[in-house]
Amino acid sequence: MRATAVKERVEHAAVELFAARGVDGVSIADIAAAAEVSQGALYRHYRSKDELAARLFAEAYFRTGAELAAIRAAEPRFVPLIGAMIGHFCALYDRDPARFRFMLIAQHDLLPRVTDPGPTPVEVIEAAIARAVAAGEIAPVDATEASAVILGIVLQTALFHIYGRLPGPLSPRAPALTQASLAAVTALARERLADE
Amino acid sequence: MRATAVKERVEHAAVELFAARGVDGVSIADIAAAAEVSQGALYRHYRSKDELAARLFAEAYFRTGAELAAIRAAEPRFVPLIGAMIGHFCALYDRDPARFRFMLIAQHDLLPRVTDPGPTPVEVIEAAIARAVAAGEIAPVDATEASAVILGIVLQTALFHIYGRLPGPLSPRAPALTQASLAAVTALARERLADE
Amino acid sequence: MRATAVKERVEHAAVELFAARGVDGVSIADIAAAAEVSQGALYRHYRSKDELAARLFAEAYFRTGAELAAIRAAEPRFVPLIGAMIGHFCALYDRDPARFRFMLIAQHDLLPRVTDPGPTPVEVIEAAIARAVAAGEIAPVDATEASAVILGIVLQTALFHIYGRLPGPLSPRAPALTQASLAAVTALARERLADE
Amino acid sequence: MRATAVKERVEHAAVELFAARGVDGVSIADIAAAAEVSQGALYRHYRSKDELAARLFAEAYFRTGAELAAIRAAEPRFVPLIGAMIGHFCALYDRDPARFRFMLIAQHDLLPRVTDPGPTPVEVIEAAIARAVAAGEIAPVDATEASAVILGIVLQTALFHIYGRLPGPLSPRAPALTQASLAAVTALARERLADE
DNA sequence: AATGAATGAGTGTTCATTCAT
DNA sequence: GATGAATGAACACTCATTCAT
Repeated sequence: MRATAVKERVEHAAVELFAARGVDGVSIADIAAAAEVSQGALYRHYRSKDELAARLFAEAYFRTGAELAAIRAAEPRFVPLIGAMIGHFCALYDRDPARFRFMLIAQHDLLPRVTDPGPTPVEVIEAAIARAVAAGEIAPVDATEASAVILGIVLQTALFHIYGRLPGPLSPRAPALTQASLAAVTALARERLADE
Repeated sequence: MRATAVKERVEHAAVELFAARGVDGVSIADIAAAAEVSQGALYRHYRSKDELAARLFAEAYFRTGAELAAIRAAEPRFVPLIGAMIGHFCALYDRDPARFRFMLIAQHDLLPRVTDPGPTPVEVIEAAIARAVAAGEIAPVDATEASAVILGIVLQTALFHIYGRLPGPLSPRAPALTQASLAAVTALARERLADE
Repeated sequence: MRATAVKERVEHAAVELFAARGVDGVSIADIAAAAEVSQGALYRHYRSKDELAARLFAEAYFRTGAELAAIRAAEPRFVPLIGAMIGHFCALYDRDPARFRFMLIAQHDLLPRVTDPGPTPVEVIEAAIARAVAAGEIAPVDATEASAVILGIVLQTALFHIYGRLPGPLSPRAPALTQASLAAVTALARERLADE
Repeated sequence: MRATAVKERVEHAAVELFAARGVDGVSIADIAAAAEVSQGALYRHYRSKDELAARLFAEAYFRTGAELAAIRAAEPRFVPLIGAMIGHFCALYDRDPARFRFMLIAQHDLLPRVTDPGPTPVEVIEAAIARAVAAGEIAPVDATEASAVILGIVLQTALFHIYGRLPGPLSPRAPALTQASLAAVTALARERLADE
């Protein structure tokens, strides 16, 4: 079996299983069986189970960061940029819910252990907000605070989907989530002015 | 050693450890050592590690649900109610960040396995929104969608604190989070009207 | 609670449980619960679980030996003696099947660990046969061989009852078992002569 | 180490240890050490200690049943059939006393938990007696009663050997045990007639 | 004398990792 | 390079025994 075939099968199986049962709930034997690969073959591609999980997480996480960075490079205006980013999150979720769920539940364990080959989704959003403030496009807000608010709106909605509280695909909800995010950021700015 | 002393010590140690390393990342030996109690003594109070984790989670989660329900019972108007709830979340976080983090990271595993002795935080918020809509206090929104948005704003901000992205206590941020939440919900309603 | 009451309750409960699940299948907690006695109280009467089991076994075993010895003392003639002994076994079984089963299944573990305060059932039967041979009452047989045959006939029949293969009480079967035993011993003697 | 080597070593060690100390008296660590195999390797071949014990018991027990069935198929006449069966038991005992003792002491625990892939020794003997009665070869007896008597004579003699009460190999005693068994069965029949 | 909570050694079992084939 | 059996260090859990009250 070709090496790429092994890696592909393993990664697909591992993401599905990790998303469904958590990293600790899945054994190497489970992954090997689901990928129809021997346990030993796994260790030719990954030094350990930890490395497998960390690499899958980092790949998904930083790929998302890179995609958001590309969107940002293509769209200088803040409002359509946020819309495009949120639309991208929703499309990601609809296309591969397992990968999305894996990112959401694995971040607590894996985020601190991953080295940085590029901007994270959080950093891209934060930078976009900071630039919009600097450019006078939006009223002054703390970029970190604002990115927490936007991410929270999008990710908690995704979690509600995962838990079956919200039906249907996520993409049709993207415009509403965008409006909510923009309004929330504006409110943060208003509150900040009131404080001063 | 008195029984209450054992339970107290174990619960405190377990919440700290679970919050720091996840339920699966903590062994019974770890908990017993941190609580300065023998491993066997644990089993006089909890039938299994799973039951320990589930009981701690359920206690924290449904206590929070009950507290939010009490707040709702005391405050009929929607805007101050949301403010009080968000203020409560922030105070909880500031008072016991480990317990808060434990709830956030353990919910994926434990929420499906816990039986319901009362309303969950999600249900209380959802019901409050539904009533505000029914009473004409706020423009019509999907209560589930709106509760996802509010919870997302609050919980992601808490996560940013946990990961060190935001400094200081959370409580001073409560007014801003409240304004952001109300604005976001209003935007959801506006978007809904536009759709029709 | 009086000491004798504790001992009585514990011994009764222990024999029942040991008979049903084996010595290793029963915990001190099980016995204490069934006897409605605290675990600690048990240790005032028995130094260990092993000692409890060994003492219960020895008591039942040597009491049976003593009863058989009494029967033997009262009945000098061999044929009615064997009949009385087998009748006694059957009556014991019918009166207290748990005690009988306990003796049968515990002997493998406990017999080697018990010191001798009197004749065992095996020894009494063996001695009765030896005397009958010496007195010319029956043809010469090896007393050990013959006692194995008699005990086997009686005890395997009891085991078949325990396993549900034979119905009803054992006592009505005593005459048949007696005839079978006598015939078997006679056959042993005949075979022995043929060998010489 | 080859898989067959592991299974062979484990089974041999386990039977020896179970025979000597009972299933509950032997730990997985004991077996692994005696077999010079790691504890984990055991679990590739047996799902649990229980399954190991049950499989070893079932194998020995039903193999004996099958061997007795083969003897019965080869010998239609009752008297030589019983002789051959008892000879077979004695030969089994002499060849592998540990396996024999294991069967005797483990049956109380394991017999009820084993599914039936063939006739048990008890069933074969019982059927042989029933056929002999039906064919008029022997006087009418209850086949179950009679099989208890025959088995008791043989197995109790084996137990006396195990406990050191009878010396030497068992096989030379087979003719005497056969005569005793036949005489005992005949006596049962006689007693039965007398009852009617 | 009695209680029952605490102890801690020991149990069966799992599983990431290694390695002979 | 691939395999899958073997390893051995955990792990959750049990239970005979002790001991403060």
